[in-house]
Amino acid sequence: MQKNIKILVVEDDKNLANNIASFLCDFAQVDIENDGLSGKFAAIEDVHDLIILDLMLPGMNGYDILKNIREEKINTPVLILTAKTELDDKVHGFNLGADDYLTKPFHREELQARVKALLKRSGISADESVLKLNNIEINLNNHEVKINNQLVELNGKEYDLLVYLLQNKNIILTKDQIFERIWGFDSDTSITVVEVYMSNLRKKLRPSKNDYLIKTIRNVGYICQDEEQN
Amino acid sequence: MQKNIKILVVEDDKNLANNIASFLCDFAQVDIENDGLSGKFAAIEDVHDLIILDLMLPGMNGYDILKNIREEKINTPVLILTAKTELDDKVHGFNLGADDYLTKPFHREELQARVKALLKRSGISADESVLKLNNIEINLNNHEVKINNQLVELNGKEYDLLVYLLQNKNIILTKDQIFERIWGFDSDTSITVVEVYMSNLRKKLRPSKNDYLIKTIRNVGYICQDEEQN
DNA sequence: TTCAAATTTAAGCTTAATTTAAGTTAGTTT
DNA sequence: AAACTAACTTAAATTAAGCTTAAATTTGAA
Repeated sequence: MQKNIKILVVEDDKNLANNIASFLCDFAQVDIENDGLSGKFAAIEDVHDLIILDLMLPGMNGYDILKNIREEKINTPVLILTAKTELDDKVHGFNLGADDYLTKPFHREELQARVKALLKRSGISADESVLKLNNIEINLNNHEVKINNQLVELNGKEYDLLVYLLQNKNIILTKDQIFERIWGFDSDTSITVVEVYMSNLRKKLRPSKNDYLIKTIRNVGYICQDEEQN
Repeated sequence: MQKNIKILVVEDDKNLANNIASFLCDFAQVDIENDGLSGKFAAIEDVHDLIILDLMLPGMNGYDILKNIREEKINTPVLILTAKTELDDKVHGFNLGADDYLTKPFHREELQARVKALLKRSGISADESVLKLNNIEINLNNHEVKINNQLVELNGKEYDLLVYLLQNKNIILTKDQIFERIWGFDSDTSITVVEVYMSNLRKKLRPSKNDYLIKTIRNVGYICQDEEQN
């Protein structure tokens, strides 16, 4: 199975970091950074589905990393994993935009469960491999896309794009984010491909009247929304 | 203030339930159920944005409630709040589809923070990302503007302007400040655009009788005020 | 190697946002 | 009340973002 899920672990204890990686690797690709600055850099430059963040780090502390990435409008779920057990630390972490907070020492199983819960809530699934929106269904295992139970043929990039949009439903994605995710931040193709692929994708969604689900927000980006949200 | 957020608390300790309600009520409407069966019933029959669920309950235990509501395809985020601190209980809870798990005794602030984090992740916002004034609501996540729950279409600069005004409600903003903020201090367009955009914005607010909210202060600037401030 | 499909580029088109300009209204000052 | 000024409104002109198409190029399977 292809791992569509990317998790960033920012943790200076290399043993622990490797440990975490080892028990998340069944269902996700794990990147590790061992100091604050490169952690922040990785979080901003690369697209991840989840970030596990230590607080006490050399270079830059976890709070500042979190603050920085939220200021950069990066919405990735963040789980703080730390030895700090004080209420104030927890509240501060959540206020800066964390999604969960787990204190060390912890059980492997609990971290795993919390990670999966966060991914699920963000529309990314570690277990079930079917993404749904309205009457669109994507099977992440066999890459089949069905609309009203009718198979729709998408090529590689069209598929990637639709998956990325659905994984971020109800959230605006900028052209740059989309480009970085699908083409890679170091790609030397022109960013206008994003428009071309949006157009192609919409054309294929049009016969089933689902093209409207991809909304353009001029000067900002694109968003895919649940029906009821309108 | 209108509360758009509804939280269901299923908890047999009536004191505790009322307590929880009292410190969530700043930003949400809280329903309380004191036994398992009516808890399950309320969860299925009524729409909530979040469910806080005790595990040990008369009538039906929390696990079964959770299992039931997920089988009914109800996707509402669930936070388990319980005295059970065992790892197995936590893992079981998450496996049944819980989104968070907090053990008693707990701090008011932590529950509050976790509730807000869950709401944020579900696209419902308890704070920052929804700006409100009177019956105007701006969702900063998807850039939707609603008046009396009715969608209003604003173009980019109109949106920026309204956001800036609401972010500074009850404060006078000078034309220069507005121009600098929306058009940029080095813009070479004429500052009279500010008046044009104020006019356009008011025109769009007029059908819902909200245009008066933007008040001109001659020779000084503009101000947006709360109803009761007048 | 060949061919088909996927990807990328380039160009023109469409739509909508933005800006300018000019006329109108309303408030201030004398 | 007249003259003056600030702010409002409207509509036309301009600009730009995004969409679409088709041709050119690349890739990869047979």
